[in-house]
Amino acid sequence: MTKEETRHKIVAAASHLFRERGVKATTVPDVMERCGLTVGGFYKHFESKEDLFRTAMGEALGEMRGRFSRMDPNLRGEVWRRAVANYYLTENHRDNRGAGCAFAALCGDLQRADGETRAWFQEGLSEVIGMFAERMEGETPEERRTQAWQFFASLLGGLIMSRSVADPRLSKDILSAVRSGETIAS
Amino acid sequence: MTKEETRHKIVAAASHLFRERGVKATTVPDVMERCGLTVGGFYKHFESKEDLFRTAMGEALGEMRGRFSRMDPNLRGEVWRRAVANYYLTENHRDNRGAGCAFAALCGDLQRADGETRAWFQEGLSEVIGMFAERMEGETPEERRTQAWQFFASLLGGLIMSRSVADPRLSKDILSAVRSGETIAS
DNA sequence: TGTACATCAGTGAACGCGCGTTCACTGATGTAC
DNA sequence: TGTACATCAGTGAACGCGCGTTCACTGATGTAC
Repeated sequence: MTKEETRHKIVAAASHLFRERGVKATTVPDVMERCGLTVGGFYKHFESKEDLFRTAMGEALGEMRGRFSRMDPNLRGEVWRRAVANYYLTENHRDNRGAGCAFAALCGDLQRADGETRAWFQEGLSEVIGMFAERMEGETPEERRTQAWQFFASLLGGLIMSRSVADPRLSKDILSAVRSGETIAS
Repeated sequence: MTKEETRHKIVAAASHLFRERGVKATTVPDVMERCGLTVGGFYKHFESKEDLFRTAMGEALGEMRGRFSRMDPNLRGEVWRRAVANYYLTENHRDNRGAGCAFAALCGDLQRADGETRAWFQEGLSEVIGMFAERMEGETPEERRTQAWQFFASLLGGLIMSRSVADPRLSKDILSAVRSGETIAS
């Protein structure tokens, strides 16, 4: 196993664990153990836990952009929104935080991150919103961008709420409710 | 200062700090120092940090319910939604996490909380949604409840996003965009 | 083809630190007589 | 009205623990000759 392969394995494990457990609850020993490595070697690859966090989140955001960009380019407006909502607001996504949307999983940490980290995330978020805006039906670019923010706000809020309640039936109802709101023509 | 007054001061400080910094980053010494007390006395009032967290969040949720219940009972539908959105999606609320919505501030911790804590929060959230549903215009109670979930999902997602970007101008645009989405007739 | 040496990814014990919690104590307040 | 005592909210030092990070090391690999 080359150094680069090891590094990639660490990033993949960290990307999953940060989303699953949050930043503070994910420890460097956790990440290394998950890779079958010992903790000391970590600093041959990264300067600090913060460095790893940014690298891992870059990876997670890339995955997300990739998933959206591979969608049928002919889908537009309500049809496209329904397709996205049916993928985003699901029990599967709700139950797999570690492999899911980085914004939803890390919303607590992002709100409190320093300016540099928030700038980094802002870039990723803006790219996603840009992709969303292209699918909207508003007449002007500004209008389409506004619609994109509205759409993503609903998705994010809906997923987060569905993850925060205890009753699985209520959780499912939340997902359905927000999904149905996104399939009505705007 | 009676014991009860001291206890209340601790709860108020904790309620603020938990929302401001998150659960993990708020320490028991922090909370006690903010009250002008030393750490040892904490356990005369609470069994554990977890005990304090639940008590403090009960307080925060009560404040939130109180704020919504004091709104003009004649406001309905779009007019009511505009009033709520104009209070919730503001720069002031964005910048005062410690005094603001507990769901938005603790969304990271809540997603990962144990069943007991999530059940506790679910109760508070359901009460808020019940209050929201009463103001909606749908014909059936189910429809109004669905609209309430959709509305709160937008508010929550919008506020969280506005707090997670680095550029203040973009942040303001997000708030405006989501606010404008909630003032169109549903 | 062999031997000596340099490199460096990964090891594992150790560090300093701050956390949640415990505990022997202090000193103000209230009650008994 | 005064004195002796009990109570208990709050003190502050200490604990065990797990964290992020450091560091002397090891041993596989590649190169020089």
